[in-house]
Amino acid sequence: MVEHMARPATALRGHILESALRLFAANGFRGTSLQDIASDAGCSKASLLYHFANKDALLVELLTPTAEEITALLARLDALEGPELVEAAVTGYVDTALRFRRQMRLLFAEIERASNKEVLGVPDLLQSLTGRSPDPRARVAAWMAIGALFITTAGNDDVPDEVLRTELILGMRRLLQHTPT
Amino acid sequence: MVEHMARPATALRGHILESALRLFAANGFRGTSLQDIASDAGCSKASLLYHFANKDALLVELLTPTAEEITALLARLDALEGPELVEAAVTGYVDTALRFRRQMRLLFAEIERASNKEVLGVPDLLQSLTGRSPDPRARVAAWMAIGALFITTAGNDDVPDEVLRTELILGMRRLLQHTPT
DNA sequence: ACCATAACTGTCCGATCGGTCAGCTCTGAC
DNA sequence: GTCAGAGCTGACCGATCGGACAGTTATGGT
Repeated sequence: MVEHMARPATALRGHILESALRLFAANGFRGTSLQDIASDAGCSKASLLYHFANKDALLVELLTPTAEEITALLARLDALEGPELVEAAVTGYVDTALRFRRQMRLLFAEIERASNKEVLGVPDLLQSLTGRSPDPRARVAAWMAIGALFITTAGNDDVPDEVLRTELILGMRRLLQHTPT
Repeated sequence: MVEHMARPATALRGHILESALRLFAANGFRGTSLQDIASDAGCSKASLLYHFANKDALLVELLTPTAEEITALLARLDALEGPELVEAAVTGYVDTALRFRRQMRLLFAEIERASNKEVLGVPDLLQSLTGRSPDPRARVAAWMAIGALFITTAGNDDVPDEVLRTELILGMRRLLQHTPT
């Protein structure tokens, strides 16, 4: 009697996920067909649809770990406030983004689809970066910080992660430091 | 004998362009079908293809003015150097982005297609924002500034342009000011 | 030896895509 | 009046999309 396994234990399944992530990140979700992924993974389209119910399920499985990490980050930030909140939000989000660079690129390209809102807790993230300030100028700065992080992690594959991390944190701090009115 | 007219003088043509820009900005180029545009503009798909050779021609005509303005900006920046170059690049690019907000949103969503490079002179723009510095950290900061500008202008429809402009320029300055090693 | 099931595939399907084309209507020049 | 051409359309086309399904092969438990 085998243990219950929610997922088939095939190497192919992992290859499909890897191919899908690379192609989605390179050409976008809409710009990648199931046939493209299957060919890249070296199997038939039917085989792909044996392992994954449909194209959306593939996307969901690729993004779930990232979403969970961001959810955990938001939960951690919930207990903080003031400058510590902003600092923790900056470092936490930078680290997460660097750990899931290709997923970031994919998310970033598909933001439009969900009308720019409600994607992976972006509203909560905005609040953290502003230190929960209602000032519209602080919100604009927080938006800038998010955009800076997204674009920078999506490209710049040549820059080492450590340099990127240092510069991103520095930049976002500079972006979010308030000049008193 | 009528004067030579390169473009048919129809109100419908303008409506199609307007519908296309709005739908492209909202759902992306790939995510918008010719039928969608035609329905929105209140005509048939065949009529749309009477005014525009194909879907790409529609995109080109929508982006040409923006591209021309950026080209002109880059030409202006070519004569400058040092802090004046960076300052002029910041204000110039912010103003252009604010003047073509929906086009920015469209461009921003389609960046992936051209593999993040060669889009509307982004390389030259990067050089301007770094003050033509080869320092990789300066390049990262410039990338952050571009991302901040793109995302902020693409969303934030509720924030007045003046507030957005002020905050964008301030933020980009803060991002690009070098802290000596 | 037998068989249930996991793993996989070839083939087909309806929908939708961008684009073509013959033909319709209307209007202004002569 | 008539006629050329601008403006516009319905019908159609091949390609490609995501997905369904029956069927084949391999494998491990009994």
